[in-house]
Amino acid sequence: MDEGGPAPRRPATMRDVAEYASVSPMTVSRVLHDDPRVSPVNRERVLAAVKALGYRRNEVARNLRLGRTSGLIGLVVTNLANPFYSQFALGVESVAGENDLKVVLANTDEDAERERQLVKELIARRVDGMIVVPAGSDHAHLDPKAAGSVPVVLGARPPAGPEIDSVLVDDFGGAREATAALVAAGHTRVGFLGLPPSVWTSAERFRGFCVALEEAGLPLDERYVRRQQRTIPAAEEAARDLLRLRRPPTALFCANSRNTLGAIRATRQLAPETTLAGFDDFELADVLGVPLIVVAYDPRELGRQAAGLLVQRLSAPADRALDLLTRRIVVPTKVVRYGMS
Amino acid sequence: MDEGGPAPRRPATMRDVAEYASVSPMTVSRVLHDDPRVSPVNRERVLAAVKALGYRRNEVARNLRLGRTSGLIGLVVTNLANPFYSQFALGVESVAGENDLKVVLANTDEDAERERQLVKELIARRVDGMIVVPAGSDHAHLDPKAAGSVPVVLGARPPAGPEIDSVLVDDFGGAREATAALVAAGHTRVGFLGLPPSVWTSAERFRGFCVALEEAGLPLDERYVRRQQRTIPAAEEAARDLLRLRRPPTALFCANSRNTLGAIRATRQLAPETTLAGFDDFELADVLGVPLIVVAYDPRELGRQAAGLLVQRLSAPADRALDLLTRRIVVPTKVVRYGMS
DNA sequence: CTGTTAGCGCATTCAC
DNA sequence: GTGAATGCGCTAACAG
Repeated sequence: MDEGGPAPRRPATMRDVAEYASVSPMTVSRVLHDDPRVSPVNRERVLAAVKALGYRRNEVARNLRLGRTSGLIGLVVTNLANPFYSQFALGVESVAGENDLKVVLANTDEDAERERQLVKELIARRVDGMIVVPAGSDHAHLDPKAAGSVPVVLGARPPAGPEIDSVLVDDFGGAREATAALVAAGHTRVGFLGLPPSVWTSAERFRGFCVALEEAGLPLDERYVRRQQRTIPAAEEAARDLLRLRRPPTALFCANSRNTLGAIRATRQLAPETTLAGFDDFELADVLGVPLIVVAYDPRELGRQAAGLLVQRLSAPADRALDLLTRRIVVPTKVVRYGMS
Repeated sequence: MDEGGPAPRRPATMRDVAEYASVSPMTVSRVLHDDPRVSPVNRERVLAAVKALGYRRNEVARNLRLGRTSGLIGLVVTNLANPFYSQFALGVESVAGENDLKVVLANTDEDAERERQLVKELIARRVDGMIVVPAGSDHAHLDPKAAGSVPVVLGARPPAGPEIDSVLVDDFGGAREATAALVAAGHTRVGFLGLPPSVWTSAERFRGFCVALEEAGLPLDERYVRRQQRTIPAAEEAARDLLRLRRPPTALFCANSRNTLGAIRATRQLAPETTLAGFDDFELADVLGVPLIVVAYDPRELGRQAAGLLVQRLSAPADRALDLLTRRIVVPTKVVRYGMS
């Protein structure tokens, strides 16, 4: 293959190539730019030197000289282990790639302080922009207008305070529609399992749940509401609690997939006839053999849209990029029914 | 918060800060380094200027000057939508973070040509090292000894040719053990569903499958072998084929999760009494109510180990880093039984 | 304690 | 066609 270049310990520079080819660095630079004003002879020599030395242009230095930024965008997510975020990341990466941008990945583990730190580092590295799924509720450090001036797009959760572009799921609408489907099926005692109210998405879904009940003229029974489960075991336990009530709910709405999975485990044992509805679709939902209503959406599309917004801002005239109107895109949801043949 | 700095359109430079504070750039640099040899007065002035201008040190220029590399490592995976790779990425990210490295993410979509392109770009960006899940079988472009000289660690698939560090799963052992469990349960007609033989992991798993049969004195019936399914529907179709044979297999070994999921769908309809075993654990395996043997392992640990190897090489003396012995780490697997109470 | 000089690798002037 | 000079933003190594 490569005919055994001297395996340079310190990557070859343009000067190295120039010396090897007995030309000036400038000529090398021109060849690398396909500048036509280079004699064929020299072009050949340079190309040969490049190959011999295994030279690769240093994009970092190049960008510094050009005053361009890094060609990098930061992607800060809360939990890459969650399929939602990995699909989201995939969407971001694909659109970024199409626009000749690379993605620097960072995981906050839902730690707001870590997020601040990571954002600072990314800015110092001169990322051209950032896509952030914010962990906390204070978004001041994400304000593009503040010091740093880096375009930011928020994913899945809306900005609190500063005007920042965002791409959201129709949490409210999806929850409302799924709950309405439960009610339409005749259920009057519907339980709710969700994350703590401090998590915006879950709060919105709870709001959708409440509105759907209200629209059906059903009361909201707080004994049927559990909003503290962050893990599958916790969700299972909470679901058990509800099912053990003297008048248990006949249906459960679960505000995220972890709660849905916990509820599935609980109902399977305690009350298999309970109808389940949940936010987030998941693999195997159709095979479970349990009647299940699911609020589905495309997390990858969410990522694509977020990257799209960012790219738009990046391609705006540099001095006006931050003056564009703040935009908010809401990705639709779709209610899917499984196992109710 | 930030008291309305002038929102600089072009990020402030050290010189801007120096002028604002009426000192030399050098003094600014020192303050930013916590160099004690700066008068408290000047330190205050600089700090004030930094805040007023929203200055952030340009790490790119800094690294260029220091001759350091980027502090970035490249992570090239084949399919981030696959939970395996997202967990893998998470493991890489966590260890990288602990070592003050950031991760540049790239997805090849199993396209070897795209991989070559991405690897080139990453090298041009002067990543300090790369972790790659190779898509093709030609790994010449990944050889650290070739031009480029960037340390590389391969994940999940071993190097073909060049000597490259790698972190692998015990594909052979896991498949052999799971198959043996099937045989021990009395099955004599065991089918195999897998990816094409060109995929190394799947080939290894097939090898484990074959050896287990051989060790049990069972013949390998090629009519029970299907090795072309890359998607869940294709796997389901292949499983149906096997189950429709006049003497169908009584158990199936599935070489990856997509084949397992397809097989579950097929058996559920056609032959619920079929015993299933599969490589890769997955969520809800316990809830399916189907007897299931699973080969489990920790993809996050795989990522951690890969990053660990890379970090080791990066911290070796620069001129000797490439001379270390090539290492290969094999992460163990564990056979788990579900629904066979 | 502080400033000046020089240069990391590259590319845009502007000369020849 | 080609090359020399200059500077991107930053910081070691020297002066002062």
